[in-house]
Amino acid sequence: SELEAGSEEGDASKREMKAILEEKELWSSFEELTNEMIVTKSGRRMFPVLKVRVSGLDPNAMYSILLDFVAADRNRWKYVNGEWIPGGKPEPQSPSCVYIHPESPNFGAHWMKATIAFSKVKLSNKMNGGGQILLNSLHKYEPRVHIVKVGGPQKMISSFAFPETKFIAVTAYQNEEITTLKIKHNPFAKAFLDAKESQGLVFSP
Amino acid sequence: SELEAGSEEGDASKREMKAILEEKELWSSFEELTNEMIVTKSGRRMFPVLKVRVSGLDPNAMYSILLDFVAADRNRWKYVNGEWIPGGKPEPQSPSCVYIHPESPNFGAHWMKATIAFSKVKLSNKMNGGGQILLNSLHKYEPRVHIVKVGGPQKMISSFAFPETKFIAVTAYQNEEITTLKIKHNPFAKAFLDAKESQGLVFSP
DNA sequence: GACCTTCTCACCTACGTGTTAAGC
DNA sequence: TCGCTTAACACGTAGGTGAGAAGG
Repeated sequence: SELEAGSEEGDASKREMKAILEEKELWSSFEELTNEMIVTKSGRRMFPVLKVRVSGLDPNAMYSILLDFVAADRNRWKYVNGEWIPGGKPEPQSPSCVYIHPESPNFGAHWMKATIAFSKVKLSNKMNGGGQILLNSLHKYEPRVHIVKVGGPQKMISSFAFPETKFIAVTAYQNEEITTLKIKHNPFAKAFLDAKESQGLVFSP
Repeated sequence: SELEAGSEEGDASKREMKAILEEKELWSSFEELTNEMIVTKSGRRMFPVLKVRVSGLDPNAMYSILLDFVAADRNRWKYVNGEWIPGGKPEPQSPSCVYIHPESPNFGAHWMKATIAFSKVKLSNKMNGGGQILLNSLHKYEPRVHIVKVGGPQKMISSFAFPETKFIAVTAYQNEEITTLKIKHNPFAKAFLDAKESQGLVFSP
């Protein structure tokens, strides 16, 4: 039965590896088009979902995992004739608020045992008290993850940025290829996938 | 503006106090009838939901909050002619598995800042690996909450039982007054409330 | 047969999507 | 006008109810 348990773990590991590769390809296909994320007053989830794996933590120490969004530049962007162009006048950028992963705080062992998904973070263009992250519409951002040791005297922080997950915050999609790609992969947009498929507008590579 | 903030906190506190009293009355009305909780293979949520408030913790220390179910006696119960009667032969009872509140572990400050609800615990009559709690159908249980200090050397545990939340685990409701009360207060049973109301079978006191 | 359990079902809650038209 | 934002909407996902028939 130990052997069985071992092979089950192996399968789980293979499945996770495959899922990670698929996620990476998904982000890449959005990055190629210049990714966009909707922001709304009440907050909109990200798609794709940002997922990270961590290792090297002390299994018995306590950590919180944080997410914020770094302004990639000081420009306001504009979608003109099918491409994004930076606006003329740079504007001052304040750092975004920080989103605390809802499983925080937790043991190093917990964070290391599975992929950590930020599926519930909500992006907003208005500040309204909830757990939403305030972003400036039509500005470009790069997600960044922080690992903070808590509960003890040491306040060590490690930070990691993910360039392939950069996006421009928008109140409505500008590039319709982005819209199509979102509809194709986000299960919550299935209604629109069905509509497009019946018109023959979605193909697989 | 400090005054405004103060009065907002006061309103929030009043709302919470009212909610707590309503919860207590809800549990009491089920207790009077002898409460029943459905158990299924895949696990069934409790209704009403067990909610507790805690105080006196060290705000900066780390705790996990646990829930288990103590066998109230060694009998198997039977619903005959509108009342629950204990079976003849006492049986050995093993303690139930423990449910870890999903916000665990967390700071004392976190646990004390709001009511803690066990809304997601699932009761089952089969063991199947998930986070469900295994109970024996037709046996009586009393919910019990544990506060465990974690992350440090001290392993202090405090335990609290809640006699008014005792119930008999069942695979189908026996007392139809229990069914009516569940339908009346559980939003997820709204379909059946509508049906009963259109027949004039549900009245308010 | 009597009792208990299991499964499928219709009907909800709750909320995540892009669309569309209206607003500014 | 034009560009951007908002709110209502239809249509999904995801999953929590007891009812009722079927199974053991």
